[in-house]
Order: sequence, then C-alpha cells, then structure tokens
Amino acid sequence: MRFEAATIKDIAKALGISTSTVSRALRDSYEISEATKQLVVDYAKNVNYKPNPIALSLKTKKSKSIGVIVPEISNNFFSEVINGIECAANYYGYNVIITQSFESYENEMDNAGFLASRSIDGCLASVSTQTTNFSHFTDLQQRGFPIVFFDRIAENLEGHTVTIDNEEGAYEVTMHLLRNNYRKIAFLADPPNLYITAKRFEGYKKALARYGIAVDESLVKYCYHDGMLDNEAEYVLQELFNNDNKPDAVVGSTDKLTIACLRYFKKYKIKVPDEIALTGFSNLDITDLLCPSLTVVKQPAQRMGKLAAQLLIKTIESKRPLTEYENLVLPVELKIGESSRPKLL
Amino acid sequence: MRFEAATIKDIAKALGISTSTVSRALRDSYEISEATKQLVVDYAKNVNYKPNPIALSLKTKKSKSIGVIVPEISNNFFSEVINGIECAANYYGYNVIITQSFESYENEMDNAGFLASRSIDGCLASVSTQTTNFSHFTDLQQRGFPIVFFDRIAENLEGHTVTIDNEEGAYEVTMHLLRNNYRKIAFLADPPNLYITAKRFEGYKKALARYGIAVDESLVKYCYHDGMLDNEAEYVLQELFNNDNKPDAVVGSTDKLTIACLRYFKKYKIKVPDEIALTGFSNLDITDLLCPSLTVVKQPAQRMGKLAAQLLIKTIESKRPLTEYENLVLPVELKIGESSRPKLL
DNA sequence: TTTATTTACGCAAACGTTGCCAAAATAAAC
DNA sequence: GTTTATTTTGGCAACGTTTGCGTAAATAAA
Repeated sequence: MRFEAATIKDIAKALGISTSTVSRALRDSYEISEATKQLVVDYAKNVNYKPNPIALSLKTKKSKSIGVIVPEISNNFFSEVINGIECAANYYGYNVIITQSFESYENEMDNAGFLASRSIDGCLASVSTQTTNFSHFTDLQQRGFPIVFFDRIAENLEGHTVTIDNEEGAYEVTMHLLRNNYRKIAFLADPPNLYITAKRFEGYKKALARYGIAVDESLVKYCYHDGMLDNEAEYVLQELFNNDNKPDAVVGSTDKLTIACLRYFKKYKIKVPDEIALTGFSNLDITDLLCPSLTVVKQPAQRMGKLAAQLLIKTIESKRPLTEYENLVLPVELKIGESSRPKLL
Repeated sequence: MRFEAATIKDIAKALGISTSTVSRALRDSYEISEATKQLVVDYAKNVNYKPNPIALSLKTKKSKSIGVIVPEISNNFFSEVINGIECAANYYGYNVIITQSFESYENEMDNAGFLASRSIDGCLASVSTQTTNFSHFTDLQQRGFPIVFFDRIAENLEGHTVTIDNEEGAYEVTMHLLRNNYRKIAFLADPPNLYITAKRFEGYKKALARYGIAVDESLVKYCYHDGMLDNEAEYVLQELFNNDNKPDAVVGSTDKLTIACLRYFKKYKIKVPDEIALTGFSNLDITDLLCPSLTVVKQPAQRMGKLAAQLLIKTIESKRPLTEYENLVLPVELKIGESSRPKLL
C-alpha cells in the first residue's frame, strides 16, 4: 500500500556500492570518480530519491525550520507578515511553525516553550500587548536560538529587529489632522509598555508640539488587549466621548483599534468626519471602500515579514555568532481618505 | 555558549543505568520498577528533559507535521481557515507547514512535491483556480499521505472533505435579490471547473428557476485567476457593463470578486444599490462598515479549518486505513446589508 | 621489480530514540 | 537448596544520513 521513499541504502544495494559512496557521489565529493557519480546520480533521479530531512536534521542538528510567535494570524497585518515570512522561508528551504499568543503573556510563554521543544533553528517574534517580562525570549536566546523581533519588538533585548518608522507614521498622520484644522486629537492605543505604542505616541506628541499644543491626558486612551476582548474598545471609547472634553479627531494606533472606532461611530451614529475625524494605522487593503474612506498609515507588512525571515536565516546560517545587530526601519505610507477631510472653521 | 538539551543518554549516564531503562521509565512502562521510574522521572524533570522530536520522527516514521496547500494566506478567508488549522494542530501536537499556490497550477504541483519531501504525515488542500489535473494529489495519496480537501475540493478524488453549503448559500442570496425585485442578476465567479463555482452556480440557477427566469449567459462571467491578476476583474466587469443588457444586481462568488465589484462601482461612480445591487460570498468582518454595507454569504472559515485538521489527524492516527470518508458540509449565514436594498419598481 | 603516491571506495560511528532479546536479580515452588 | 517462574534491567540494532579513517587498487617514480 504505502510507497516507501528510496533511501541511500536502497541505492547502494541496487548499485552494489557502499552507502558512503552514494552519499558522497550525490554531494559531488571530489573523492568519487566521475563514472560512479554519473551512475549514482542517474539512478537517484530514476527512483526519485529525496534526502530524508529528518535523518539529515538528526545528523546536522539543524531542523531547517523556524518558529513564529504572533498575536493573531487572522489579523490582517500579521497574515501579510506571515505571507512574507513564508515566501522567504520557502525560498531558503525552511519550514515555518506558527504560533499565536492571542495577546496573552501566558500563551506567549507556552509558545516559546513549544517552539523550543520542536527543535527550531531560530524564531521570529512580535510580542503580545500583555508582555512585560521577556525572560521566555532571553531563555530561548541563551539556549542558542537566534530571535529576530519585528513590529512589536522587545527594545532592550539584543538581536536583529525589523520595524516600521512608527514615530514618523504617527507624526505624519497627526500633522495631517492638524493641518486640516483639527485640534483636539485623541490617541487610542495598545498599552503604553508596547514598543509600537511608545514610538507612535512620540510621533503624536511631536506633531502636537509643533503646533504648540500640550498633550491632554484625557484624550489618550489605552486598550490593554488590542481590542481583543469583548467591548474593550467600546468601553474605552465611551470614556472618551461621554465627557465634556470631546475630541474632534482620533488617531488609532493599530488596525483593530482604528476599525473599532469606525464601528463605534457607526453604532452611535456619530458622523465621520463631520463630528469627528478618524485616522489610524491600518493594513486593510479596502480602507478606500469603507464608509467613509479612511485616512491611514499603511505598513509594508509583507516586506517586513520577508526581511525579518531573511535576517533570521542569515543569522542561523552564519558560522560565527554575530555581535553586530541590524535594526531595519521601513518607511510607512500615508493614504489620505475622506475620514479626515479639512474641518470647516 | 550553546546550551545543549539533555538526552536520554545523559540521564542514563548520570544515573548509571541504560538508555532503554530510561526510555521505558519515562514512558511509564510496566516493566520498570516504581523506584527506578521515580528516580528517572525526577532527574528528567530536574534537567528539563524534552524528548527530541527529530529522533522520534526518525524512529517512528511519523513527523507530527501536516502540510497545507492554499491559494493565498493573506486572503481573509484562508487566513481564518489557517487560524482554525493551527489551533487544532497545536492541540494535537502537530506542526503545520503552509504553502501557497497563488492560484497557479505549477505552484500547486511544486508545493505538493515540496511537502512530500518534507516528510509530512498528511495534507490539507484547497485547490487553485487553475487546477484541472489532480495527479499531484493522487500521487501523494498513493504514496500514503492522507489528504483532506476543504472548501475548493477535488470532487472525484477519494478522501474526507469539508465544505460549506455552497449551493444553499448562493440560492439564499439570489432569492434575497429576487425577493427585493431584482431580475437581471449577474453571477461573477471563479472558473467553472472549480468546485465552489459549480455548486454556487447551481444555487444561483435554482433560485432563478423558482422565479421562472432562464439563465442569461451574458450575465454569467468568470475570472480565471480569482481576480489575482491586474485588472482581471475590471476587464470582466467592463464586459458585463459595456453592454445593452446590463444587470441590476451582482452575486460575487468569492470574497475577492465581491470586493472587486465594489471597487469597480466606486471607480466608475455606479451607485450601489440604486443603480446596481451587490451581494456575494465574503469573509471580511467589516462588510458592515463598507460603503454601502454589503449583503454577504458568510462562511465559518475558522471552524472549517479546525474540522479539516481534526479529520486529517484522525485519519493519520487511525490504525487501519479508512474506507469510509466523511464529507462535512457546514451551514452558511446570510448577512443582509444596504447593498441589496429592495428595488423600487 | 620495489617503493611512494594518488585515486576510489568501504567500514563504522554518530545523531537520540525505541523495540526486541537476553541476562541478571528476585521471588516462588518443590 | 535446587529448580522454575517472574520481575527488572541491560545490550544491541535500527531509523537515514554524514564523515573520519583506513585500505586496496591503480598509477607514478625510483
């Protein structure tokens, strides 16, 4: 029934030579005569010989697979990142093992443990909103697994990183709002401990400063689970709007939060942009079809995944441990939509 | 530098017993005395022993990993399916190796070959729009790899399948349009060879028949790459609309095509639903925020992935080869939006 | 012819497990 | 106190590779 794949042993037996000769012939070793090589290579092609990756792994102690820890696959941003990762990994002959933290620190630790036990060669990670302790990552690093962090990086851990220019993105979009006469701009973000939150907040602050506006803390709100929990975003938005000091614009720091705003405004029939302008970071490719079309900071997600994977594989395959780390920063793109139309004064 | 994981050998040496005793003690074999078991288990815990999955795989010829072939990860439908697959797979201790066909038959064949060479235990697949020859799948099956097809199944291949009730979904949405007084309903779909196209077309036809309407072939259009190629959908839509026989409603057979319609209408300033109603299959979770909100047939994508993975793992782990195949059909949900508002007569 | 050199290949160990068989060690039966 | 049964353990091979080392045969130099 089951068709067993040909092994080096089979070839050796069939050709009446030793397994080592076959192995060396296939790897084009100089020790083997051209005639024998030809014989072996031809026969191998004939029986469709494919080296058994598992045996290879056992021997070389390299599994040719990399682990990935992301908050959630079905988040558009991460699914595009994974797309990029898969492409690069496949190109270099690596498998990708994906795990999801669902924005939980516990899950993230479990994932790190799971990946370590699955004998990966290295790891790509974007930390959860709940993570403040990074020892599960340093553990991995100490056990010899290189880690490349992307997007939500762990700032004080060593290693390569790939991020977008978060500060610049937030600065640009906030400046855009300011130029369009908005002055009471709310900032809705993941928890402040998260790298992307901190950076984006910097950009937001910088833009306000250029207009001589002080940060109004009552307009800065955090969603501690990136809006994963039921009504989490709605609750925070209520706080923001059931208030005398209402904003006239919002910057959503993530895809989920930006969309949550839009849904909230629709639910409570708050007109965008007439009553409030809406902008934010988003990676959906249909923000132009939303109602209204959204002004967003777009991130090169796929490219980020590809670069992170390449960096990781480069590290894995380098002979000597690196001491210099690369910190790639990708540019963002501001896509202007109807949701931030100039405010009439 | 590199911290090497403890092996059974290390434990055996440290405890002065043989590797086989350690192995059996850890697997709680009845042959080992309680005292020894305790000793071994304690020590193993102490050094944080984790069995090496690669050595295990080599021994048992099971890799505990499954392959997945999908058209494209960043397609929302498939990323949700993969979410489900990952959850089920992780639960049962399996890795998932994802490959993308990008709607190309060549890629799909390559993927099948790649997966086979990576020693997977089984495979989940959703075939590309371009696939008419299924021999790369039957090859895998003959080599002993069970395959579970989902969504876009290969109808005449044996094996478990998981689909949604495609016919019913198309029937419901078409009936909805008919009830709302639309009569010239276009059907925009992937190529007719594709399983989901055929089934959905059946449902569409059935609904028309109930209203005594014959299928107008000029209102049935196919996109041979699910709209992956530049302007493919636009070109087809032009054919549909630069015509005397214009439709008054469209049923998009896939997520991509439905969205492509909306974009087309926006670009050419065709008002939805005043000039044309738009409905279709879609798995985006923000169809309610589109302009206008979309009437869609929603599929339980995550559940589909989970069930398909469970079915596959069940097959892999069953002792005797199955002869009975399960064909799961999941119900769809019709979400009504503004895009198909009753037509004023 | 003898000795040195090269060429081409085979042997065996190793990677971390498990499974089979046999060997101790202990317990039970006579 | 021997024989037999039972429990507990160790040794070895195997999974499919790669690789260091050894060596026979072929060739070249003496």
